[in-house]
Amino acid sequence: MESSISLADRWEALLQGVVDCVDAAHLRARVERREHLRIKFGIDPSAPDIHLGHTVPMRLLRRWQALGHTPVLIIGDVTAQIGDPTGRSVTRPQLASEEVAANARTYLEQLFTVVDRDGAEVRWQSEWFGKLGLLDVLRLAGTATVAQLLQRSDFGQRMAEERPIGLHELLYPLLQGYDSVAVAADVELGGTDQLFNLLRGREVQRAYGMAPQDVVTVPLLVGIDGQRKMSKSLGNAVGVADAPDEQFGRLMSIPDTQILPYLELATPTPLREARELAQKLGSGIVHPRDLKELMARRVVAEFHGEAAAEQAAQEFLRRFRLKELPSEVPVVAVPPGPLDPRDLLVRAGMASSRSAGLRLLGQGAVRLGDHRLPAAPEPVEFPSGTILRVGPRRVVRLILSEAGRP
RNA sequence: GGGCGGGUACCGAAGUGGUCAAACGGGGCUGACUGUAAAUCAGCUGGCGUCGCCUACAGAGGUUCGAAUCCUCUCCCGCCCA
Repeated sequence: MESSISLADRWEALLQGVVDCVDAAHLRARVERREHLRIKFGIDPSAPDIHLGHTVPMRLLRRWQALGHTPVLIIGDVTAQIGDPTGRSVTRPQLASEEVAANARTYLEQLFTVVDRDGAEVRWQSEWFGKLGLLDVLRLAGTATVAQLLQRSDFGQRMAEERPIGLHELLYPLLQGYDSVAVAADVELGGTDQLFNLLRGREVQRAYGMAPQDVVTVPLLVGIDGQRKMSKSLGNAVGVADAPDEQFGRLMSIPDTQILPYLELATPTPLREARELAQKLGSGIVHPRDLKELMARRVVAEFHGEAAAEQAAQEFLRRFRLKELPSEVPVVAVPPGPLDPRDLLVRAGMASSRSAGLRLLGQGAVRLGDHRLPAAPEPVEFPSGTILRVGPRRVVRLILSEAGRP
């Protein structure tokens, strides 16, 4: 397939957006020989959902797949229980295996939103790790020295700060490397932060008498805070399974400096178009807000379809630019009769306590119907169906009902 | 086994007898502004019957008019030496 594409184009397509490639000359030679390559991509189901950051290497994998190579998806059901120490200053909590299994199921579904299911090979680490005995593990451990493993900057830093390093964490790169042996990987993809682990895979393969894989890294997507690497636990992630409105809103909140990186890394936008848009943005022909919206639409469209993306965009426009009511307002039942606004806020789920409610009132955050409630709490009465708003985002429709009585 | 350093609010981290519901930073929330749920600026960020009371600084006791701060024991964590 794709035989009409020239070798040079082929090579360019394979390496578009790639940061590092080891050994590039070796890999190129293989591509030119039209070899079918097994492209390994591993993912640890350590959280329930995949986020946009994961999709960056997945998208590259998709392109390789389109050129006839075989994606080998590794579900890190074993290493997820250890926790990848990459970029971590503290040991990660180890997860229970049931938790990991549950996560793995959703992961696979979500992986296939980007990677084509047909022709992809899915492998679970437990297939091979389940069979290893202690002696096998020790043999694997013997393929590296402590000094080599401590080379990693994360570990060096932790040592310097006298912070703990778990023995199992030290083993992590070796386990990941062993995956490459188990699936006979020709190439492994990962984010730039994975370079150490990926390179270690080469050494592990060598130790097991196998030709070392080539390694390809892609840029990391910065989180929506524009600062740190995207991560669910940092709360700066956009989940691929998040609702369209949620995705759109989160994407619209990224700093302007991240618009182009998101467009290039997190959407299927072709490189040429991305370059054009970058130029238009630079010269002021395109407004940053509009470009951000385009980016957000494309992301949402990929996971939920065009219609959902359009709707999410409309919804966003309506709520935050025109400051109108959202199309669907959740309903809360409250008892009829005069009500202390603090209790009202608590019942409506807008405040966690009366004190918190009082603070909101003091901040002028509470609007009932079209009145802003005063800072001093006075009992309020209102007809059924009245809208209660707190701040710019939270809205609820109040329905009077005896059922609302506690 | 020995030595040292620790366990403070959602997180990080100050505070070593009263003025501590606890500095500061992050996060979150709110207000202003805005193309934006961005940036910036400002405020808020334990609970309740709110000029007061209650709960809280690993746990349990104790000293004191008064303790996050001092003493005793316990639990947990880190580093170093063996």
